[in-house]
Amino acid sequence: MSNTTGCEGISEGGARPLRADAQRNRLRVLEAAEAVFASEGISVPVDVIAEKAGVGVGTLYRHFPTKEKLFEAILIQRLEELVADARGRLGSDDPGAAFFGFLHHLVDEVVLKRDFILAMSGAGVEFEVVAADAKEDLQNAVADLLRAAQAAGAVRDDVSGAVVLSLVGGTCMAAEGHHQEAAPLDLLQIICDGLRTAETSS
Amino acid sequence: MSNTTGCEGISEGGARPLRADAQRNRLRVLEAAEAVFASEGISVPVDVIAEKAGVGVGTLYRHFPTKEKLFEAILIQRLEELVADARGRLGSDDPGAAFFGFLHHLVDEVVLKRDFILAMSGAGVEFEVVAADAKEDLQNAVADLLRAAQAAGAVRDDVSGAVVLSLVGGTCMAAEGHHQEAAPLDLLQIICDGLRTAETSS
DNA sequence: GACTATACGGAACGATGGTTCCGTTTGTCA
DNA sequence: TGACAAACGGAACCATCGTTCCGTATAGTC
Repeated sequence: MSNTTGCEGISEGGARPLRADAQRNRLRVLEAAEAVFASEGISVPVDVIAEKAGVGVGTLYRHFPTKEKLFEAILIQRLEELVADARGRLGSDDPGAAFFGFLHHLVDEVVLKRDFILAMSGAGVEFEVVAADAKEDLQNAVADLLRAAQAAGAVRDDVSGAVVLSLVGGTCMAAEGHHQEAAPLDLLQIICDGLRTAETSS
Repeated sequence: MSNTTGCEGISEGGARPLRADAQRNRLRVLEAAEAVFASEGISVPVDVIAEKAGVGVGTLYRHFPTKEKLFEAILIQRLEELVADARGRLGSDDPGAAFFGFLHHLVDEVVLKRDFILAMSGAGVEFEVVAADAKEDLQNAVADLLRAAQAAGAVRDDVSGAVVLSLVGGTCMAAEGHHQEAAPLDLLQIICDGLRTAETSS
C-alpha cells in the first residue's frame, strides 16, 4: 500500500511527525492543486495553486520538491481510486457489463479532470510524469477486467489492455477539444461497439 | 483557392514582388518549421526553426508576424491537402471503402506530424490556432464522405462528421503517448468496426 | 559601379514561471 | 512562559522564450 501523501500524518518510524500547521497546509495544497489542475490544466503557475491554498509558494515547495512531484502525487491518488473501482467490478457475474461499465466510469472521471489523461499519455505535457507503479496497477486491473470479458465472449479477442486504455484516453482527449459536438459518451459508444465481438454487437 | 504562403511568389496586384533572397528564405523557413514542428511539437523555440532554416530570427519574423501565424500557415497547407484527398475520393463507386480509406489516410498523415491534430483539437496547446476556414473545409469534406457512406449502408446513421473527426483525432493523440503497444492502425481498426452498421460488420 | 530600398542577423528586451533564500512567525515542549 | 526547532511567506533569482530593434549586407536598377 503506497503512501500517496508522501508523509505520515501522525508519528511513525524514523522521521518525527509534522507540526500541526504543516499537516494542515500540506492538505490544503493538495486540495487546491487538485481543483486547479483539473479546471485550468497542468500549465497553471504554481502561484495560483499556492494562492488558492492560502499559502505562500515557499510553503508549497517545502512539501513538494517540485511542481511535477505535486502533480504526480495527485495523479497517483486518482489512479489508485480507479484501480480500486476496477478491482471492485472484477468478480461480477456479467464480465462484459463490468468491463464496459468501468470504461464509462473512466470516461466520466476523466472528463471532469482534464489534466489527468493528458498527463498519462504525455501529450502536450512538458515534463514526463512518472507514477509508473500506479500506472502499471491500472493497466493490470484493466487487463484483468478485459480478460474476463473476453472469456465471457463479450469482447473481441484481438485487443489488449493497452489498446483499450489508449482508445479511452484518446476519446477523452478528443472530447476535450471539440466541446459542444461530439460528447465524450457518444464517442465511447462507438468504441464500445467496436470492441464487442461480432456476435454480441447489437 | 486560398494562398497558403501568404505572399505572391512573382509579381501581382498591388504589392511589389519579394526580393529573390526573401523568397528563398521564406520557403526555407516554412520547410524548416514544418519539419521541426512535426518532430519536436509546437513548443519548440523559434530559434530552433530559424537555425534549421539557416536564417536569423529577425528574418523569420519579417515573414511571419508571430510564431502562431507561422504554425497556422503550415496547418492550413496540410488541411488543404487533406481536403483535396477527401474530395478525390468522393465520387467512388464504393462510398464505404472511400470513407474508411480516407480515415486510414488521415491517421497515416497525422502520426507522422504530431503537432497537427494536437493543434486542431486545441489540447495542450497554449494559443488558439485559428485556420477556421480550412478546418471547416475539412469538416465539410468528411461530412460529404460520411453521408455517402451512410447512404450506401456502410456506416451507421447515428454518427456525425464531428464525431468521426473527434474519434480519429483522439486515436492519433492516444497513439502519440503509448508508443510501442497500441499502434495507431490497431486503434483505428476498432473505431472503424464501431462505425460500421451491424449488418456490414465482419 | 553607385545608389537605395529591401532584407538580413542576432543581440537585447520584456514577460512568464519554476525554484530558492532568508528574515519572521508559530507550534511544541519543558 | 521562555526557548528553539520547524514552518511560513513572498521577494528575488534565474532560465526560457517570444518579439523587437537597429546596424550591416545585398538584390535590383540606372
